[in-house]
Amino acid sequence: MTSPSNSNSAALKPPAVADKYARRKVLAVEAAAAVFADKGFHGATTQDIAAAMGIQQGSLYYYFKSKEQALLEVCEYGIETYVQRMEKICERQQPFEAKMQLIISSHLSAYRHKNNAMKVHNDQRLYLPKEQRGLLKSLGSHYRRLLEDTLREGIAQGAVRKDIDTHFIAYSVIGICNSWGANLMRDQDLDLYEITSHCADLVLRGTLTA
Amino acid sequence: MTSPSNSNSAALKPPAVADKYARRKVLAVEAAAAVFADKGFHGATTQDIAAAMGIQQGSLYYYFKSKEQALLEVCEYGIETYVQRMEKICERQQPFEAKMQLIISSHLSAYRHKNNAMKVHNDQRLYLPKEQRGLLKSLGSHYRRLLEDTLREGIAQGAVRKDIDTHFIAYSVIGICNSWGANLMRDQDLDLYEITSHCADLVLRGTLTA
DNA sequence: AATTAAATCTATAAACTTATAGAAAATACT
DNA sequence: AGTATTTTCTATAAGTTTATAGATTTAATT
Repeated sequence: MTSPSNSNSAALKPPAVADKYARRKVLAVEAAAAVFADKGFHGATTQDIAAAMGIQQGSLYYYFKSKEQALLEVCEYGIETYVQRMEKICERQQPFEAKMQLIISSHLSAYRHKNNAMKVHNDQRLYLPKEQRGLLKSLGSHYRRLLEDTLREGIAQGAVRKDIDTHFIAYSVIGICNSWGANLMRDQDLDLYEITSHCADLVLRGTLTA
Repeated sequence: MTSPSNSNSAALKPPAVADKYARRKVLAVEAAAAVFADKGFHGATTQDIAAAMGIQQGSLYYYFKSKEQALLEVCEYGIETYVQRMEKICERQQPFEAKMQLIISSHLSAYRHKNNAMKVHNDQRLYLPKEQRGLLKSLGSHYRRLLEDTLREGIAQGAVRKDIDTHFIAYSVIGICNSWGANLMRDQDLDLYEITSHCADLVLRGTLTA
């Protein structure tokens, strides 16, 4: 009856046991991500999620204490690695243009690969009560700040126009990427590389003739 | 028991009667839009919608034959006027830059004003079965085609770079506007005019120094 | 004022959903 | 092999939700 998540002695347990649970838990989170991505939080049932991982509805509660908790974990899972990758990109010294390309590429390929959880984070996180969104919010803000810093760096380097609003541009870049990310997920035929370079080109050069 | 929507003789009825129903029906659609925008399609209950228009849950079925039908009507309502406005903008002969500004302004201010139904169209329409989305799809495609035409016009005028992909740019512009539109709805303090000009500037000129 | 039609109400059937408890099966440990 | 622990299963209570039927009220028409 006692689930490992309620026990604080994971370190004291034989590693095989803790590992098994951890591995299975990841599957649970991914199953939930797939179902939430497809049907939305309220449209999905715990039955759907359980079926997606091949267990009975009631057994799901061995991994999540509630459906809402499942949504929270999916969202956190969705945004975490995404932010980590951003940090890696930003800490390296690099010309602005290359950096922006990498940022966009990373964002879009995240959709292709970690797709479901990312999508759920973007589309469904607001269905969580505000009190539970603290971590998500701070990770999101962190991401945006890194992007703003990159833009300021670009201005300092003389690569970026001085009159842009970094906050605004950061939001916009995220917006474009999210909107193309959704397309990339819906239509697996779209070419990731092509979309990436188109996006970067728009953000960097706009549409007008020089 | 017979709802006016099941009758094809609206023209034969005294105008006062048909008008009353029509007026009330719009309120029903708007109530549904507000609730769907807030809670999502599956998260909303017919009880919520009825309460929003001040009637009992069961009475709602006088206006909609099902909850799904309500979603469909909200989505159609949300995108219709939006496309009409786009046509007006596009048919007038005008320099590219001004036109793009108008398009973005129209899109964003639609969010500010017809906000709920637009938002529901964007966020929730995929929960409708595909067979029911025919009209929505054709209106959406029409909108995108108008935008692509505008871009091609801009190329012909020499205002827009020849090497852009009009299809891609059209999608991107819509994506940026939708993403800012959601922000505009969430944060009423954001200045519509400011966002509009920032968006246009990004799309037209990008971020790099000239 | 009486009659007809429209709009809303009340009550409820039927189905579905979440979450829990306790039994059963599978796995690990001694 | 026998015991303890983890994982999954079954069954179900309690609550919610959609949609319908028929009664009731409100408004329009003759």
